[in-house]
Amino acid sequence: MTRLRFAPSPTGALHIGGIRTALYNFLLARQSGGTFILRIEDTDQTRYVPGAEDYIIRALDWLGLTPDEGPVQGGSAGPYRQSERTAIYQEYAMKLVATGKAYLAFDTPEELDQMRQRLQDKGMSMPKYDAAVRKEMNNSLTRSAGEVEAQLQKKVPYTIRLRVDPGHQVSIVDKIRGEVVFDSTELDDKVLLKADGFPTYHLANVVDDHLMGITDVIRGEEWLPSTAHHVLLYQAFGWQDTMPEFSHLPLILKPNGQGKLSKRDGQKFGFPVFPLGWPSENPDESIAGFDTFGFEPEAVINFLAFLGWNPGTEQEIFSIRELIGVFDPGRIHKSGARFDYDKALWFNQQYVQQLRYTEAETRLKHYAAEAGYAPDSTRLEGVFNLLQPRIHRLSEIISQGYYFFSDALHYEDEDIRKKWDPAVGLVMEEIADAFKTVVPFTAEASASTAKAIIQTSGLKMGVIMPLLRASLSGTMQGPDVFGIASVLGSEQTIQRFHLFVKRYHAS
RNA sequence: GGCCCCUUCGUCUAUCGGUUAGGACGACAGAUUUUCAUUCUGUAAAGAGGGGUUCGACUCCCCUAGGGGCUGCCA
Repeated sequence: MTRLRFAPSPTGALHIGGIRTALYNFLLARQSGGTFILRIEDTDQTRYVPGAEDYIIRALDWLGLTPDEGPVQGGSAGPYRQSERTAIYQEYAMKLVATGKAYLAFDTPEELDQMRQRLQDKGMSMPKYDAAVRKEMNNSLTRSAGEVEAQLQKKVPYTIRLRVDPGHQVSIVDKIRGEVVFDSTELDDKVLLKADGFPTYHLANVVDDHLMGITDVIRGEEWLPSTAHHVLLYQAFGWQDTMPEFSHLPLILKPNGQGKLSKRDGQKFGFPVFPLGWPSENPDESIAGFDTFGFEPEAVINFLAFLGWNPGTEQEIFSIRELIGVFDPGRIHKSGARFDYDKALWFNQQYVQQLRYTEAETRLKHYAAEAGYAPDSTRLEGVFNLLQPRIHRLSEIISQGYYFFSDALHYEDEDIRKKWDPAVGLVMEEIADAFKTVVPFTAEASASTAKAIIQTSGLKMGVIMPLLRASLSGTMQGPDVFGIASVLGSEQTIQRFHLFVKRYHAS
């Protein structure tokens, strides 16, 4: 039975790189009838952000990636928050010390800095705490048992470090990249347990994956180099036979290809990189999400699934259910993929076009309220039906269709004046008059009434139609004039005609 | 700097030794639309460079270049 986990660190909002990792884990768990686990890796007290865990859970729910086991659901392998498992890590770290696979290191941060400085002065660009330098440091390998005991008695803070023996090959097998070999001489003695008693990622991750029965580890490529340490750790514990299989995902890159996508990029490039928005009292700190941008969660899933993977066919639109069926981890790419917002918009458009009003109503009202409008359902449904084929994101119903919700029109004065002709004003008044008796006031009925009047007036369609549209919407581009009119209703339409004529009559 | 990973149109990608190198996004052009958007049709657009292996390389190997990741008592 496969068991997969998504193990984010609650240091802030989860960005889409993390979401894709969660998705692939979810997909593989589902298609193999396995279990999808959420584990919160909150072992760094200094980087803990309140609300981040809740954000992660809500984001996964929004996307349909709800875990089977986790802090909310519980499960037999819990607790699922690493901060609640510190005793476990301490116990396992001490086991390693007892077997000589790890050791106590009493070096202070200052001493470590001095060591690095000293080695840099000798021409070493990136010194590391390894087999060579640990000989000259203050640890249980260099000090006598008595000295170690004395420091322990004096409560000198210490870390526990993995003892990496130099001179041999550490081989890891990655399902995406094949075998990758590291020379243990290049590996440092990683800190396993920090002086504050919390584990580092490396210890906590290996211990938890083992204890939770994780069968496959799917994570970002940034973990590839430290996987060598993880393999060493599995061996040190004697768990090599049940070691999970590793798959290191290619990174999602910035749109310009300059490095991996980061949390700041949303602000920088003007599109969301987070699933959910994260409001803040300080507007500069609040972040936009795909949800606040009006995206469909299914579209985000679909788009993300295709960043670094494809089914090998030419079909691109897949529901999450279909993805579970066709997902093949063997087809995951090796190279990083740039985030392409235009393509994301296109995916979303495919989904928005399928929406029925009833599915969109709640969100539409939410977007409307945010913009300060409170349309009734009849009006909202009319606008939705009229504008839906034109939009890429649901929220555009409100932003593009603001003139259905407010009478404060932004007239494009300059363009309108260029087109304006006093004769148009006369005809508009005539149409307004005729509209009073058009019942029901449908798009078809208003169109035939107006067109008849325009024809007898001798005015060219190309002259009057843009102005009719501008009178109702303020702009000369947009949906069908009579479609707008029918949504507005005869009363409001007539009113806007009058206002328009009055506004431009003098010019 | 060291170690590791990667490299097909601008972007996401198909191709698993023999193809006119296919699709999608975007771009451009045309059609539809009185407008814009949508929709439809079409066009341009790619195997980083150099060596091998082979009857034959985008595909396998090596080198170079370029990109990326890691190099913390962060994850």
